[in-house]
Amino acid sequence: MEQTDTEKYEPAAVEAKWQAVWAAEGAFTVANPTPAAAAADEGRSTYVLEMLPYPSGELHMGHVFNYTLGDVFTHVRRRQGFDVLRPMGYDAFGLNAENAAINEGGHPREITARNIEAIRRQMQRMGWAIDWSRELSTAEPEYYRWTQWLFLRFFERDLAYRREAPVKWCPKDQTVLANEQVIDGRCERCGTEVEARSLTQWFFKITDYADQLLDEMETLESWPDRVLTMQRNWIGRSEGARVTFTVEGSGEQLPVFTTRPDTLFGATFFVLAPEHPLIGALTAGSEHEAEVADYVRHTAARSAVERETKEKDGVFTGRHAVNPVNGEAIPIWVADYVLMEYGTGAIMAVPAHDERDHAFAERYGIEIRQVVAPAGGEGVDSGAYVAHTDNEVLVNSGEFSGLSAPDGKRAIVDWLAERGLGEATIGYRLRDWLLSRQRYWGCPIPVVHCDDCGIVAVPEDQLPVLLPEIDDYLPKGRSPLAAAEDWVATTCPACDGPARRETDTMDTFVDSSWYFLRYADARNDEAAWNQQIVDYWLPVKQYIGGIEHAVLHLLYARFFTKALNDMELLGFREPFSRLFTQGMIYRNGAKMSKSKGNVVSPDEAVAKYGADALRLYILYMGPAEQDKEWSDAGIEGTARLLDRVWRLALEVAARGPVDAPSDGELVRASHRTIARVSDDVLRRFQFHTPIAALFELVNEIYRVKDDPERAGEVRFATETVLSLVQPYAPHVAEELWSRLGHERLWEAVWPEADPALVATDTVEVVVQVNGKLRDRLRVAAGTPEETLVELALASERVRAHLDDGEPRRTVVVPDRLVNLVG
RNA sequence: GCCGAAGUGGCGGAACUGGCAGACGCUGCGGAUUCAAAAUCCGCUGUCCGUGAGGGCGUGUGGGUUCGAGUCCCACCUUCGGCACCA
Repeated sequence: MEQTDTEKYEPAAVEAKWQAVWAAEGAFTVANPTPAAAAADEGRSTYVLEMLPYPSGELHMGHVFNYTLGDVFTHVRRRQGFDVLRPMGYDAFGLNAENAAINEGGHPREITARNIEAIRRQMQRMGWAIDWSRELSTAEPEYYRWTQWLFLRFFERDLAYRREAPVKWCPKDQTVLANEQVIDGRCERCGTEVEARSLTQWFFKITDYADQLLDEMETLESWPDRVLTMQRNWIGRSEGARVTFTVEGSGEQLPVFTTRPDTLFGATFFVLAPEHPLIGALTAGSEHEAEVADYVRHTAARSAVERETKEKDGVFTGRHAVNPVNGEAIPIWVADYVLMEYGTGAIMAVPAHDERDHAFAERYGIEIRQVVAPAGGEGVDSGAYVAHTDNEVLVNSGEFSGLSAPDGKRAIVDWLAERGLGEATIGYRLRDWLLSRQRYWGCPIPVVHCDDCGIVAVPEDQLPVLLPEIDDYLPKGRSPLAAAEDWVATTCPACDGPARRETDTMDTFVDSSWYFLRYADARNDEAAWNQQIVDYWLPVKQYIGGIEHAVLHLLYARFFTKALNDMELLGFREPFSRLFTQGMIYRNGAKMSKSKGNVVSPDEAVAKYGADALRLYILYMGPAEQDKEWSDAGIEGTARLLDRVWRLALEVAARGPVDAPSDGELVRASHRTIARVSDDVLRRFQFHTPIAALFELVNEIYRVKDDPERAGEVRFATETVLSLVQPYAPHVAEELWSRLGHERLWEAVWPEADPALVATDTVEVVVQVNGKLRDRLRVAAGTPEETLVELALASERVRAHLDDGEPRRTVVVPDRLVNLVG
């Protein structure tokens, strides 16, 4: 290269210049279709979405990764001619802002607004191709008005309801949590061990959709298996039977759920959960009453973790339950290894075939009776625990003895069903979604409580129910809204009598369960959305976000979409056709966090290397779905690449225009790179290998760029580099594109590889002897097999390894390899 | 315990359909340029033996299938993630 002073690459200036151009033009804004276009829907629309950020503090590298990934995909799709909807917003309600307000003073609204402003500035500084005209914040009345409207749609169909139930309570955050927000017995947000409480709370009836949430997974185009597995585990469907036992003496019915009705003859005791409502009545006035009550009290005081880890214990109630299949009366115990929330809160205990029941029976000396045995195997070993195997028959089971376990299951259930004593049924692990929270910074639940009319929905024309101004956000175990007496006291919309507003707010996951719908019609102030428009854009064609939402947001959003489809508000049943879950960014082996002091701020990296180099590096680090380790040295590699491209393009520009030749080594290398980049991004959804391909092409250009005979090829290859790097590094690509005399690369058609030029005319064929590499041949592509074998046999090196004479066998893969087997 | 994913140089990783293991980047080493340095450019960089040409070994471990295995099969080890008194 000439040693003249070439203009230095200054990322900050280049990036500011093009960001201003794109902002002024609204370059990435897409219009909604006219009704006619929406009806025709010609498939030119596509929706690329990343999970919206929670505006606590600033963006971190995880965000940079997530949104850059979506950005590359967006650019490529746009340049392929698609109308790409790529919006952005903020999940603005929630405890972070509220806790910050408590700790630092100020209003959560102001803190949130400040954070949103900082994040928006960072996003614009990264140069992401976002349609800013659809920006939304879930904490704005223009948005939460419709969250409330949707809540009322669920309420009027009994999909939102209030009841008293055992719930998980976080003593630190002073609020209840959904089951999905409890991880290993701890609060998902703050890590505090949760407590059990019995409270009246609002729930969404997500359990009504358990089967659909499972079955309709089939209709998804592409979701990671692990996410589907996690959802399947979470829903926890298991087939079994409901069997009715009766209390001896009183005849009261005690239904149980079991997945092993074939073991019914082996039930030797019966267990109630300590929370079971019948316990009081069963023991009242008996000598066991005090002991049982004492046990129940102790259980209530135990933490969930303690309850799970201690040895199994329980107390006898003094009463017996009658087994419907054999009329046998078995003792009823109370034990905390039985959970009130699952099944019926009562179990038939079969110690020979259930490990937990076995442990319990051993401890209390209860009979252990084997009722299934391996077919044709050993006899009956009284007292042992017999694990389930594939090929079993019933024993000691009256008329059912001798049947295989599956047949026995069916026969016993049929026998029970005929007599009204039981039926086949299905159990789920999934519980209803607890949506109410005893905190300030959330969406108010739009109902009032009236002494005469009960719970009454706030009429639509009175929405939104605005969050009142209060002075004290401190959580007190009840909603801080309750202190706003002027706001709480209202009139009943039904009878005009005095009424009180609901003071709980909604879980922020309610806000994020429909934001992707609102983006499609974000400025509609007459409805949550126009269905025709939403149906035009959705379902989301490519959704990108973290795996941590596998059973939270991703399950809730699916539930909302199905329920809204049943309400005929949407024309589809799954919100996200394709899902990609990206890995997390680590540094020094740990997740970046302020407390560990290992945070690299995107702002620092941008200031030092520019947004383009950061965008390239964050995607070059490794496979997008894997966790990755940040390296300061690594980003210098991509910064260097851009610097090389910069100097190359300026040099090419200085030489003036030259026509591209129709063929040549660099032309072919360019076409191969086009093919690789397109295939990786579009078919494989792989973003790091295209960058390696670009490195290779740039290296190749550098090797020959000073050859005057190759000027045309060099120019073509350089322009190809700019075109292909544009989705990754849009600013510098755009600048150099204009220096080369072109315009508007962000709108240029995505290049297509010419298959004729992708193929090479000469190939290297590997020669192996007994599978070991011994020589390489450079031959014309398509050289016939016999010729290849002849050439291979002519090789000195090959002959040296073919001990003597001819190979016994030859294997030829045309254009690739010859293997001579001696 | 159950379910799932992953183990490749000093490091991040590539190898898509069973066919050249280690592309590309980082690090390190050497050279050019420079008064000198930075930057830049060129080269080398799995490991062992060998002055060299060359050869042996090598994708968590052990076996298997195959002309040929990082890739397929069986068993095991390790790490990570999810679920877990769910009857």
